[in-house]
Amino acid sequence: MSPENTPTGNVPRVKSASISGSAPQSSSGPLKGLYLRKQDLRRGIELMFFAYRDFTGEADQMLSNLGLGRAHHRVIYFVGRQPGMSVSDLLSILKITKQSLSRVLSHLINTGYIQQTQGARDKRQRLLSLTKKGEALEAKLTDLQCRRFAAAYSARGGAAVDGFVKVLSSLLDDEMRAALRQQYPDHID
Amino acid sequence: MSPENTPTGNVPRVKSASISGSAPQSSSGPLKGLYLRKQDLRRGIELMFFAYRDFTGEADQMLSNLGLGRAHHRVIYFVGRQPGMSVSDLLSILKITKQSLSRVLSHLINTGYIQQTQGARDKRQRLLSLTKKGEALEAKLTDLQCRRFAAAYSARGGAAVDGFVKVLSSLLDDEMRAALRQQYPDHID
DNA sequence: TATGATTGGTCAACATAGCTGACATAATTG
DNA sequence: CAATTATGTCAGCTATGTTGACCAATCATA
Repeated sequence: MSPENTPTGNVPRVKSASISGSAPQSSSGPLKGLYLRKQDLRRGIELMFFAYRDFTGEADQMLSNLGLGRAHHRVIYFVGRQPGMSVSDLLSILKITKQSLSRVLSHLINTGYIQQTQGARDKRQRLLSLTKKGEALEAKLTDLQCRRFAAAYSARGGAAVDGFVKVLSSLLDDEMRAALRQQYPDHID
Repeated sequence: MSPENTPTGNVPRVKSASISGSAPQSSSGPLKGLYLRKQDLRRGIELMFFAYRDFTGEADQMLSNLGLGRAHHRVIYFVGRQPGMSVSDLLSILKITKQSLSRVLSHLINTGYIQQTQGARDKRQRLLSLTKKGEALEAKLTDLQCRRFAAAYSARGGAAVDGFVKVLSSLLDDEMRAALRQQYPDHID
Protein backbone atom coordinates (compact mmCIF):
# COMPACT_ATOMS: atom_id res chain seq x y z
CA MET A 1 0.00 0.00 0.00
CA SER A 2 2.94 2.27 0.22
CA PRO A 3 4.06 2.60 -3.39
CA GLU A 4 2.09 5.08 -5.39
CA ASN A 5 2.23 3.92 -8.92
CA THR A 6 -0.41 6.07 -10.37
CA PRO A 7 0.43 7.32 -13.79
CA THR A 8 0.19 10.85 -12.52
CA GLY A 9 2.96 10.55 -10.07
CA ASN A 10 4.67 13.84 -10.76
CA VAL A 11 2.82 16.90 -9.68
CA PRO A 12 0.56 17.63 -12.57
CA ARG A 13 -1.34 20.81 -12.06
CA VAL A 14 -4.90 21.22 -12.94
CA LYS A 15 -6.40 24.53 -13.66
CA SER A 16 -10.05 24.20 -14.35
CA ALA A 17 -12.46 21.40 -14.47
CA SER A 18 -11.03 19.12 -17.08
CA ILE A 19 -8.98 16.79 -15.05
CA SER A 20 -8.15 14.14 -17.47
CA GLY A 21 -5.35 11.84 -16.59
CA SER A 22 -1.91 13.29 -16.53
CA ALA A 23 -2.29 16.27 -18.77
CA PRO A 24 -0.53 18.99 -16.84
CA GLN A 25 -2.09 22.37 -17.22
CA SER A 26 0.03 25.42 -17.33
CA SER A 27 -0.51 27.13 -14.04
CA SER A 28 -3.22 29.67 -14.37
CA GLY A 29 -3.07 32.21 -11.64
CA PRO A 30 -0.65 33.55 -9.13
CA LEU A 31 -0.20 30.95 -6.42
CA LYS A 32 -3.39 29.32 -7.49
CA GLY A 33 -3.67 25.69 -8.27
CA LEU A 34 -1.18 24.42 -5.75
CA TYR A 35 -3.95 22.65 -3.92
CA LEU A 36 -5.62 21.65 -7.16
CA ARG A 37 -3.17 19.00 -8.17
CA LYS A 38 -4.87 15.71 -8.91
CA GLN A 39 -3.03 14.29 -5.95
CA ASP A 40 -4.60 16.83 -3.62
CA LEU A 41 -8.06 16.33 -5.02
CA ARG A 42 -7.79 12.59 -4.56
CA ARG A 43 -6.61 13.09 -1.03
CA GLY A 44 -9.80 15.04 -0.46
CA ILE A 45 -11.91 12.24 -1.88
CA GLU A 46 -10.20 9.69 0.30
CA LEU A 47 -10.36 11.85 3.40
CA MET A 48 -14.10 12.15 2.95
CA PHE A 49 -14.44 8.40 2.69
CA PHE A 50 -12.25 7.52 5.63
CA ALA A 51 -13.34 10.37 7.87
CA TYR A 52 -17.00 9.67 7.30
CA ARG A 53 -16.49 6.03 8.11
CA ASP A 54 -14.55 6.72 11.28
CA PHE A 55 -16.85 9.53 12.31
CA THR A 56 -19.88 7.25 12.19
CA GLY A 57 -18.11 4.17 13.50
CA GLU A 58 -18.44 4.71 17.23
CA ALA A 59 -22.10 5.59 17.05
CA ASP A 60 -22.77 2.64 14.76
CA GLN A 61 -21.27 0.38 17.37
CA MET A 62 -23.39 1.75 20.16
CA LEU A 63 -26.49 1.53 17.98
CA SER A 64 -25.92 -2.04 16.98
CA ASN A 65 -25.79 -3.01 20.64
CA LEU A 66 -29.34 -1.72 20.84
CA GLY A 67 -30.50 -3.43 17.68
CA LEU A 68 -30.59 -0.15 15.80
CA GLY A 69 -28.81 1.06 12.70
CA ARG A 70 -27.57 4.23 11.15
CA ALA A 71 -30.96 4.96 9.65
CA HIS A 72 -32.48 5.02 13.11
CA HIS A 73 -29.71 7.31 14.25
CA ARG A 74 -30.49 9.84 11.55
CA VAL A 75 -34.13 9.93 12.54
CA ILE A 76 -33.32 10.31 16.21
CA TYR A 77 -30.75 12.97 15.48
CA PHE A 78 -32.93 15.18 13.32
CA VAL A 79 -36.03 14.78 15.45
CA GLY A 80 -33.94 15.68 18.47
CA ARG A 81 -32.64 18.71 16.70
CA GLN A 82 -36.05 19.98 15.77
CA PRO A 83 -38.78 18.54 17.99
CA GLY A 84 -42.26 18.82 16.59
CA MET A 85 -41.19 18.36 13.01
CA SER A 86 -43.55 16.59 10.67
CA VAL A 87 -42.93 13.41 8.77
CA SER A 88 -42.61 15.28 5.51
CA ASP A 89 -40.08 17.65 7.07
CA LEU A 90 -38.04 14.63 7.97
CA LEU A 91 -38.48 13.11 4.53
CA SER A 92 -37.17 16.21 2.83
CA ILE A 93 -34.12 16.26 5.05
CA LEU A 94 -33.28 12.61 4.71
CA LYS A 95 -34.24 12.37 1.06
CA ILE A 96 -35.42 8.79 1.28
CA THR A 97 -38.81 7.35 0.43
CA LYS A 98 -41.63 7.38 2.93
CA GLN A 99 -41.62 3.60 2.82
CA SER A 100 -38.00 3.49 3.92
CA LEU A 101 -38.60 6.06 6.60
CA SER A 102 -41.76 4.31 7.75
CA ARG A 103 -39.84 1.18 8.54
CA VAL A 104 -37.39 2.81 10.92
CA LEU A 105 -39.78 5.39 12.26
CA SER A 106 -42.46 2.92 13.28
CA HIS A 107 -39.81 0.80 14.91
CA LEU A 108 -38.61 3.79 16.92
CA ILE A 109 -42.18 4.59 17.92
CA ASN A 110 -42.93 0.99 18.88
CA THR A 111 -39.80 0.77 20.98
CA GLY A 112 -40.53 4.04 22.72
CA TYR A 113 -37.82 6.30 21.42
CA ILE A 114 -40.13 8.63 19.52
CA GLN A 115 -43.66 9.86 20.11
CA GLN A 116 -46.04 11.59 17.74
CA THR A 117 -48.81 14.05 18.33
CA GLN A 118 -51.45 15.22 15.96
CA GLY A 119 -50.77 18.59 14.39
CA ALA A 120 -52.89 21.43 15.72
CA ARG A 121 -52.98 23.56 12.60
CA ASP A 122 -53.12 20.60 10.23
CA LYS A 123 -54.59 17.50 11.80
CA ARG A 124 -53.15 15.26 9.14
CA GLN A 125 -49.64 15.95 10.32
CA ARG A 126 -47.95 13.78 12.88
CA LEU A 127 -45.52 15.88 14.78
CA LEU A 128 -42.51 13.94 15.97
CA SER A 129 -40.52 14.31 19.14
CA LEU A 130 -38.23 12.27 21.31
CA THR A 131 -39.42 10.55 24.43
CA LYS A 132 -37.27 10.63 27.54
CA LYS A 133 -35.76 7.38 26.40
CA GLY A 134 -35.15 8.84 22.97
CA GLU A 135 -33.61 11.96 24.39
CA ALA A 136 -31.24 9.91 26.46
CA LEU A 137 -30.09 7.92 23.46
CA GLU A 138 -29.79 10.99 21.28
CA ALA A 139 -27.66 12.65 23.93
CA LYS A 140 -25.34 9.69 24.17
CA LEU A 141 -24.91 9.41 20.42
CA THR A 142 -24.52 13.09 19.74
CA ASP A 143 -22.09 13.38 22.61
CA LEU A 144 -19.94 10.70 21.03
CA GLN A 145 -19.79 12.50 17.74
CA CYS A 146 -19.47 15.95 19.28
CA ARG A 147 -16.55 14.73 21.32
CA ARG A 148 -14.78 13.70 18.15
CA PHE A 149 -15.49 17.04 16.56
CA ALA A 150 -14.50 18.98 19.63
CA ALA A 151 -11.19 17.15 19.74
CA ALA A 152 -10.55 17.81 16.07
CA TYR A 153 -11.60 21.43 16.29
CA SER A 154 -9.52 22.03 19.39
CA ALA A 155 -6.51 20.35 17.88
CA ARG A 156 -6.64 22.47 14.75
CA GLY A 157 -7.99 25.80 15.90
CA GLY A 158 -10.54 28.26 14.69
CA ALA A 159 -8.95 29.09 11.36
CA ALA A 160 -8.88 25.45 10.39
CA VAL A 161 -12.47 24.99 11.50
CA ASP A 162 -13.43 27.92 9.38
CA GLY A 163 -11.78 26.38 6.34
CA PHE A 164 -13.33 23.04 7.09
CA VAL A 165 -16.81 24.50 7.22
CA LYS A 166 -16.28 26.58 4.11
CA VAL A 167 -15.00 23.73 2.00
CA LEU A 168 -17.66 21.31 3.17
CA SER A 169 -20.31 23.91 2.37
CA SER A 170 -18.92 24.28 -1.10
CA LEU A 171 -19.07 20.55 -1.61
CA LEU A 172 -22.82 20.65 -1.15
CA ASP A 173 -25.32 20.81 -3.95
CA ASP A 174 -26.63 24.33 -4.40
CA GLU A 175 -30.06 23.65 -2.96
CA MET A 176 -28.55 21.98 0.05
CA ARG A 177 -26.21 24.90 0.63
CA ALA A 178 -29.15 27.26 0.47
CA ALA A 179 -31.09 25.14 2.94
CA LEU A 180 -28.18 25.13 5.32
CA ARG A 181 -27.83 28.87 5.06
CA GLN A 182 -31.40 29.06 6.33
CA GLN A 183 -30.63 26.78 9.24
CA TYR A 184 -27.50 28.59 10.30
CA PRO A 185 -28.06 32.26 9.58
CA ASP A 186 -24.74 33.21 11.09
CA HIS A 187 -22.90 30.89 8.81
CA ILE A 188 -20.65 32.91 6.56
CA ASP A 189 -21.24 31.22 3.30
CA MET B 1 -29.93 18.45 22.88
CA SER B 2 -29.23 21.00 20.36
CA PRO B 3 -30.18 24.58 19.97
CA GLU B 4 -31.70 24.66 16.62
CA ASN B 5 -35.28 25.62 16.51
CA THR B 6 -35.84 25.43 20.17
CA PRO B 7 -35.53 28.76 21.91
CA THR B 8 -33.68 27.05 24.70
CA GLY B 9 -30.66 27.38 22.64
CA ASN B 10 -27.58 28.31 24.53
CA VAL B 11 -26.06 25.48 26.51
CA PRO B 12 -22.38 26.08 25.89
CA ARG B 13 -20.87 22.72 26.47
CA VAL B 14 -17.17 22.92 26.42
CA LYS B 15 -16.23 26.41 27.25
CA SER B 16 -18.65 28.87 28.60
CA ALA B 17 -18.43 31.27 25.78
CA SER B 18 -20.07 34.40 26.98
CA ILE B 19 -22.34 34.31 24.01
CA SER B 20 -26.01 33.99 24.63
CA GLY B 21 -27.73 31.78 22.15
CA SER B 22 -27.93 33.42 18.82
CA ALA B 23 -25.03 35.78 18.89
CA PRO B 24 -23.51 35.51 15.44
CA GLN B 25 -19.89 34.57 15.42
CA SER B 26 -17.68 33.81 12.54
CA SER B 27 -15.94 30.94 14.20
CA SER B 28 -12.51 32.15 13.22
CA GLY B 29 -11.94 34.86 15.75
CA PRO B 30 -8.94 35.10 18.02
CA LEU B 31 -11.01 33.89 20.93
CA LYS B 32 -10.68 30.22 21.54
CA GLY B 33 -13.57 27.92 22.15
CA LEU B 34 -16.07 29.84 20.12
CA TYR B 35 -16.14 27.07 17.56
CA LEU B 36 -16.77 24.53 20.30
CA ARG B 37 -20.30 25.53 21.05
CA LYS B 38 -22.69 22.63 20.73
CA GLN B 39 -24.29 24.47 17.86
CA ASP B 40 -21.03 24.51 15.93
CA LEU B 41 -20.30 20.89 16.64
CA ARG B 42 -23.72 19.88 15.40
CA ARG B 43 -23.22 21.92 12.29
CA GLY B 44 -20.09 19.88 11.71
CA ILE B 45 -22.00 16.64 12.13
CA GLU B 46 -24.66 17.76 9.70
CA LEU B 47 -22.19 19.08 7.19
CA MET B 48 -20.49 15.72 7.13
CA PHE B 49 -23.78 13.98 6.48
CA PHE B 50 -25.00 16.31 3.77
CA ALA B 51 -21.66 16.86 2.10
CA TYR B 52 -20.93 13.16 1.94
CA ARG B 53 -24.30 12.50 0.40
CA ASP B 54 -23.97 15.21 -2.20
CA PHE B 55 -20.37 14.38 -2.89
CA THR B 56 -21.23 10.78 -3.75
CA GLY B 57 -24.53 11.57 -5.43
CA GLU B 58 -23.37 12.30 -8.95
CA ALA B 59 -21.14 9.28 -9.13
CA ASP B 60 -23.88 7.08 -7.69
CA GLN B 61 -26.15 8.22 -10.48
CA MET B 62 -23.64 7.42 -13.18
CA LEU B 63 -22.92 4.06 -11.62
CA SER B 64 -26.54 3.04 -11.37
CA ASN B 65 -26.92 3.66 -15.09
CA LEU B 66 -24.30 0.96 -15.53
CA GLY B 67 -25.86 -1.42 -13.05
CA LEU B 68 -23.13 -0.74 -10.53
CA GLY B 69 -23.21 0.60 -7.00
CA ARG B 70 -21.04 2.49 -4.63
CA ALA B 71 -19.27 -0.64 -3.52
CA HIS B 72 -18.10 -1.20 -7.09
CA HIS B 73 -16.97 2.40 -7.21
CA ARG B 74 -14.77 1.99 -4.17
CA VAL B 75 -13.09 -1.03 -5.65
CA ILE B 76 -12.52 0.68 -8.98
CA TYR B 77 -11.26 3.80 -7.28
CA PHE B 78 -8.70 2.13 -5.04
CA VAL B 79 -7.51 -0.33 -7.66
CA GLY B 80 -7.08 2.58 -10.04
CA ARG B 81 -5.12 4.47 -7.46
CA GLN B 82 -2.74 1.63 -6.82
CA PRO B 83 -2.65 -0.86 -9.69
CA GLY B 84 -1.17 -4.20 -8.80
CA MET B 85 -2.55 -4.23 -5.31
CA SER B 86 -3.55 -7.56 -3.80
CA VAL B 87 -6.95 -8.60 -2.59
CA SER B 88 -5.87 -8.37 1.02
CA ASP B 89 -4.53 -4.87 0.44
CA LEU B 90 -7.95 -3.92 -0.79
CA LEU B 91 -9.66 -5.64 2.10
CA SER B 92 -7.62 -3.73 4.63
CA ILE B 93 -8.49 -0.44 2.98
CA LEU B 94 -12.18 -1.10 2.62
CA LYS B 95 -12.55 -2.90 5.92
CA ILE B 96 -15.28 -5.20 4.72
CA THR B 97 -15.36 -8.99 4.69
CA LYS B 98 -13.83 -10.92 1.86
CA GLN B 99 -17.26 -12.32 1.08
CA SER B 100 -18.64 -8.85 0.55
CA LEU B 101 -15.67 -7.85 -1.52
CA SER B 102 -15.81 -11.07 -3.49
CA ARG B 103 -19.29 -10.29 -4.68
CA VAL B 104 -18.47 -6.95 -6.22
CA LEU B 105 -14.96 -7.87 -7.27
CA SER B 106 -15.97 -10.94 -9.23
CA HIS B 107 -18.70 -8.93 -10.87
CA LEU B 108 -16.18 -6.32 -11.93
CA ILE B 109 -13.88 -9.01 -13.26
CA ASN B 110 -16.69 -10.78 -15.12
CA THR B 111 -17.82 -7.55 -16.71
CA GLY B 112 -14.33 -6.63 -17.77
CA TYR B 113 -13.56 -3.66 -15.56
CA ILE B 114 -10.83 -5.33 -13.58
CA GLN B 115 -8.19 -7.91 -14.40
CA GLN B 116 -6.02 -9.99 -12.13
CA THR B 117 -2.59 -11.47 -12.58
CA GLN B 118 -0.79 -13.95 -10.41
CA GLY B 119 1.76 -12.45 -8.07
CA ALA B 120 5.38 -13.03 -9.03
CA ARG B 121 6.88 -13.00 -5.56
CA ASP B 122 3.92 -14.75 -3.97
CA LYS B 123 1.93 -16.88 -6.39
CA ARG B 124 -1.07 -16.99 -4.09
CA GLN B 125 -1.71 -13.33 -4.56
CA ARG B 126 -3.99 -12.02 -7.26
CA LEU B 127 -2.78 -8.62 -8.23
CA LEU B 128 -5.57 -6.37 -9.34
CA SER B 129 -5.56 -3.71 -12.00
CA LEU B 130 -8.03 -1.88 -14.19
CA THR B 131 -8.64 -2.88 -17.77
CA LYS B 132 -8.98 -0.18 -20.42
CA LYS B 133 -12.70 -0.26 -19.82
CA GLY B 134 -12.12 0.02 -16.11
CA GLU B 135 -9.70 2.87 -16.51
CA ALA B 136 -12.19 4.74 -18.61
CA LEU B 137 -14.89 4.39 -15.99
CA GLU B 138 -12.55 5.25 -13.17
CA ALA B 139 -11.51 8.39 -15.00
CA LYS B 140 -15.09 9.47 -15.54
CA LEU B 141 -16.07 8.88 -11.93
CA THR B 142 -13.00 10.41 -10.40
CA ASP B 143 -13.32 13.37 -12.73
CA LEU B 144 -16.82 13.99 -11.47
CA GLN B 145 -15.71 14.02 -7.88
CA CYS B 146 -12.49 15.90 -8.55
CA ARG B 147 -14.46 18.56 -10.33
CA ARG B 148 -16.56 19.07 -7.25
CA PHE B 149 -13.49 19.27 -5.08
CA ALA B 150 -11.68 21.56 -7.48
CA ALA B 151 -14.64 23.93 -7.48
CA ALA B 152 -14.84 23.92 -3.69
CA TYR B 153 -11.12 24.33 -3.25
CA SER B 154 -10.96 27.13 -5.80
CA ALA B 155 -13.89 28.92 -4.26
CA ARG B 156 -12.37 28.86 -0.80
CA GLY B 157 -8.66 29.10 -1.36
CA GLY B 158 -5.57 27.42 -0.03
CA ALA B 159 -5.96 28.40 3.60
CA ALA B 160 -9.45 26.91 3.73
CA VAL B 161 -8.25 23.76 2.02
CA ASP B 162 -5.54 23.47 4.59
CA GLY B 163 -8.04 23.72 7.41
CA PHE B 164 -10.34 21.27 5.70
CA VAL B 165 -7.61 18.68 5.38
CA LYS B 166 -6.41 19.21 8.92
CA VAL B 167 -9.81 18.88 10.51
CA LEU B 168 -10.76 15.85 8.45
CA SER B 169 -7.47 14.23 9.39
CA SER B 170 -8.21 14.83 13.03
CA LEU B 171 -11.60 13.23 12.66
CA LEU B 172 -9.94 9.97 11.68
CA ASP B 173 -9.20 7.13 14.02
CA ASP B 174 -5.57 7.11 15.05
CA GLU B 175 -4.58 4.11 12.95
CA MET B 176 -6.25 5.57 9.92
CA ARG B 177 -4.46 8.86 10.36
CA ALA B 178 -1.17 7.03 10.62
CA ALA B 179 -1.94 5.08 7.46
CA LEU B 180 -2.76 8.26 5.62
CA ARG B 181 0.45 9.88 6.77
CA GLN B 182 2.24 7.03 5.04
CA GLN B 183 0.30 7.59 1.84
CA TYR B 184 0.85 11.32 1.69
CA PRO B 185 4.31 11.94 3.09
CA ASP B 186 4.08 15.64 2.32
CA HIS B 187 0.92 15.93 4.33
CA ILE B 188 1.58 18.16 7.30
CA ASP B 189 -0.23 16.30 9.98
C1' DT C 1 9.83 -33.03 4.04
C1' DA C 2 6.01 -32.45 6.89
C1' DT C 3 3.34 -29.00 9.16
C1' DG C 4 1.12 -24.85 9.95
C1' DA C 5 0.10 -20.20 8.41
C1' DT C 6 -1.30 -17.25 4.79
C1' DT C 7 -3.95 -15.84 0.59
C1' DG C 8 -7.88 -16.34 -1.59
C1' DG C 9 -12.28 -18.36 -2.93
C1' DT C 10 -16.94 -20.50 -2.27
C1' DC C 11 -21.63 -21.77 -0.53
C1' DA C 12 -25.40 -20.66 2.40
C1' DA C 13 -28.04 -17.81 5.18
C1' DC C 14 -29.26 -13.57 7.12
C1' DA C 15 -29.88 -8.25 8.20
C1' DT C 16 -30.19 -3.50 7.02
C1' DA C 17 -31.64 -0.03 4.35
C1' DG C 18 -32.53 1.70 0.23
C1' DC C 19 -36.02 1.34 -3.99
C1' DT C 20 -40.77 0.98 -6.95
C1' DG C 21 -45.67 0.40 -7.46
C1' DA C 22 -50.26 0.23 -5.96
C1' DC C 23 -53.64 1.49 -2.96
C1' DA C 24 -56.10 3.54 1.38
C1' DT C 25 -57.59 7.19 4.67
C1' DA C 26 -58.16 11.45 6.46
C1' DA C 27 -57.88 16.28 6.28
C1' DT C 28 -57.25 20.51 3.86
C1' DT C 29 -58.11 23.64 0.16
C1' DG C 30 -60.31 25.70 -3.77
C1' DC D 1 -68.12 18.74 -3.96
C1' DA D 2 -63.59 17.76 -6.06
C1' DA D 3 -58.75 17.86 -5.98
C1' DT D 4 -54.75 17.87 -3.45
C1' DT D 5 -51.94 16.82 0.47
C1' DA D 6 -50.05 14.15 4.45
C1' DT D 7 -49.44 9.89 5.87
C1' DG D 8 -49.62 4.94 6.06
C1' DT D 9 -49.47 0.13 4.34
C1' DC D 10 -48.70 -4.18 1.61
C1' DA D 11 -45.73 -6.59 -1.43
C1' DG D 12 -41.59 -7.34 -3.57
C1' DC D 13 -36.93 -6.21 -5.30
C1' DT D 14 -31.83 -4.79 -4.87
C1' DA D 15 -27.39 -3.57 -2.91
C1' DT D 16 -24.30 -4.27 0.47
C1' DG D 17 -23.01 -5.50 4.66
C1' DT D 18 -22.64 -9.65 8.18
C1' DT D 19 -21.42 -15.00 10.14
C1' DG D 20 -20.01 -19.50 9.72
C1' DA D 21 -18.14 -23.37 7.46
C1' DC D 22 -15.15 -25.24 4.42
C1' DC D 23 -11.61 -25.79 0.52
C1' DA D 24 -7.25 -25.20 -2.31
C1' DA D 25 -2.92 -23.41 -3.38
C1' DT D 26 1.18 -21.57 -1.78
C1' DC D 27 4.62 -20.15 1.43
C1' DA D 28 7.64 -20.44 5.44
C1' DT D 29 9.90 -23.05 8.59
C1' DA D 30 11.00 -26.65 12.26
